[in-house]
Amino acid sequence: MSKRQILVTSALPYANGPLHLGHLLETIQTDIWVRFQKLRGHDCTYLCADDAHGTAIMLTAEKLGITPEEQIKRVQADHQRDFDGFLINFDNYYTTHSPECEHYAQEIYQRLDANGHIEKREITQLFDPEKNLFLADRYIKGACPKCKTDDQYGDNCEACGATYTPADLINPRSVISGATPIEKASTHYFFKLGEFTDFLKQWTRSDSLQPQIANKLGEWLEAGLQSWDISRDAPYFGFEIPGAPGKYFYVWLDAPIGYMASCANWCEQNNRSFDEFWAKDSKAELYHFIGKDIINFHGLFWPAMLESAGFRTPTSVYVHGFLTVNGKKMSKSRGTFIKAATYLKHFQPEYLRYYFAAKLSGGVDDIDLSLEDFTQRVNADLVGKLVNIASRSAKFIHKGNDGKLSAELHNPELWQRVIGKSDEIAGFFDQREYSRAVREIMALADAVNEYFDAEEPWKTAKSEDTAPQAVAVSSQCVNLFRVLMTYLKPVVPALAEQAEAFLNCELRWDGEFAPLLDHKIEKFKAMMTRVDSDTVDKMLEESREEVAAAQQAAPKKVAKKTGAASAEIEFDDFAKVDLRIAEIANAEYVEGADKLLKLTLNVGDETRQVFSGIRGAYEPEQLIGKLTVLVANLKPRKMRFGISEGMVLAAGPGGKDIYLLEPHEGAKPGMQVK
RNA sequence: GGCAAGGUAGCUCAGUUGGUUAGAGCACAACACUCAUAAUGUUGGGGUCGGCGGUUCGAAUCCGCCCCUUGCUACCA
Repeated sequence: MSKRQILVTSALPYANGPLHLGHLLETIQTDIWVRFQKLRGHDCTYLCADDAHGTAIMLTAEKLGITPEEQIKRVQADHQRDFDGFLINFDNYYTTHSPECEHYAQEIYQRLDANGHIEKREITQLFDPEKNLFLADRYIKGACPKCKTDDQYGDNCEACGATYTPADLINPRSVISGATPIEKASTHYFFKLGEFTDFLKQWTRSDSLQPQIANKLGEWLEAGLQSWDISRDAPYFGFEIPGAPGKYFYVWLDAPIGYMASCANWCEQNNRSFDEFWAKDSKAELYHFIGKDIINFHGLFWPAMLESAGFRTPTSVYVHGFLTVNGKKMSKSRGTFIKAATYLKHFQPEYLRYYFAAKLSGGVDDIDLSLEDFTQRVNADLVGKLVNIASRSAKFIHKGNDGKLSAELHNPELWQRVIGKSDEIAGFFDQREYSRAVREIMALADAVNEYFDAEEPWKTAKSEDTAPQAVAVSSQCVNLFRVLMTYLKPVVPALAEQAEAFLNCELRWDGEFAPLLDHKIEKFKAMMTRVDSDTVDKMLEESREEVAAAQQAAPKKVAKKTGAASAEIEFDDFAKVDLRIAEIANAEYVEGADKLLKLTLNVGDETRQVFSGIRGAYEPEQLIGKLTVLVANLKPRKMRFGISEGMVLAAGPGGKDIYLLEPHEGAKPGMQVK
């Protein structure tokens, strides 16, 4: 077996939130593959990093009142803790907010530019005049131009499915500040992807891409490639573009460069050569494990950038599907949006590693985590079948032969059958057909249990003359257990470690298997406990609670809660609210509404119409002529009965207990309240 | 709407280039065993292989239409 030199990456998690089980599907898939390659004796290096730039991170930091640097540091610490918890064995976990990443981002950009692959163009975008920030589609909300449903994002309507540009929205507003966006022009930098069409057509067909992915990329290539906008205007958390003050690299430009940065950083620490991996003529293999949502970045932009900049391109991009839980998209309200940390509070990592392995193939199909199946599968396969082999054999060896395995194999045919599967199973792991590998391994475990059952060592152990037979059969089973655990070692490394302690022997898979003969083993200790379905319920319950808690922490909800201490605000925040004294010029019932009164308010030099939900507490006649307080700059709200232009202030829980605010004598309509 | 991937036993999934009565594991039932973390073994029930039509001596498998799920993509009256 010739030694391969392999570089492997998982997609970089975004440094803006905690990891959930969807992230783990990918890192577990990758980690199993890397552990397998290492176990087979190859020179395999596993790199990852946090993706640490972009508007979202900047805004989160601002909201938390910390610097973006502090924010990404916190998140990265959490990410690394969670990955460790799942036994993800990175050779290096770095960050895109690093000198290495800046260096390569600039170098690649400069080479693209020198090659004539960068163009500048003025584009017009919506701009938040209060925050001085250009707004991506998801930061703009407004009413759908087609069906008028309010509160829709800038690209499409959830209610009627219409698509449009943010400029088409009715009453558009910035999600960040609430301000009405204006159109503003700015020069952007583009990567001329279209010039790589022929190169990409070749690249996508010439290598080992999954056929579904090659087809998908082919579709895009046929449709024609647009230039890719790689710049963002200040303020932006990222790297400034050389020679372009105030312009920053779009986060997706430096994200894949983070793979290189992590590699450079690792090479530096381990005295390895960066060029060996990334130079145009590199002999090393390079694989990116990614989800199907980011195929375009890894299958088009990234290889084209590398090609232009004179680096090697990936050997392949391995794409997996999404994770669903109990057959549906992960849902916060169902509690199936399970964070990595939440899982780890209840379960050991290897249950999930095994379950994912049992379901993963080399394809791009979605994987379902069916929690009932998860419980049964793990208990039946790992505990009931595999570990049980050691558990039921060990006693006879200690009782009958002082813990020493017999001097020869009792059933060489069965031994041959099990070790004879080595290449096939290894092939499945290499092809990322983990489910096939697991199926084979468990079929062999079944065969071992059948053998043990047929030989009935618990009976032969009882009489003097047949006692050696019990030892021989048990020794055979322990030897087979060892081979099976070796096959499964990439999937369940900690369990394999316990098996190694029990067997007094390292589990290796880099050569031929030889049986352990006349070999002392340790007393058997329970290696793995069963999954308890009550614990599954607890985990779901906790996930639901976490979501509920997070929602309460959101400012909107806190403000609604009576009695609860609201988050502190600055004076400026308060000053945004324009409160005015208003005279209730008229009040009347609203036809068809049983809670509303329609108020006509005199606010000095103007008149406002406000719908207020106070009918349960007031008759219209009681109110006419009274003074109260109006929120004058509240965004007008379209209601079934007309437009409500503001709100009046009242206290109380509702129903009959509503108490309208009334100023002391002397206040005049239109006066500002401050 | 277009494109792609799916739809096989209660659950999770295999089914190679069409070829005998469609498979596995789990779950379920009966029996056996009692060494083992109530683990294991044997036997059994359970499927018009999304629907309809076609090609063929023969279709889960090939073709057409339709339905459902997921993803990507585009909106014109």
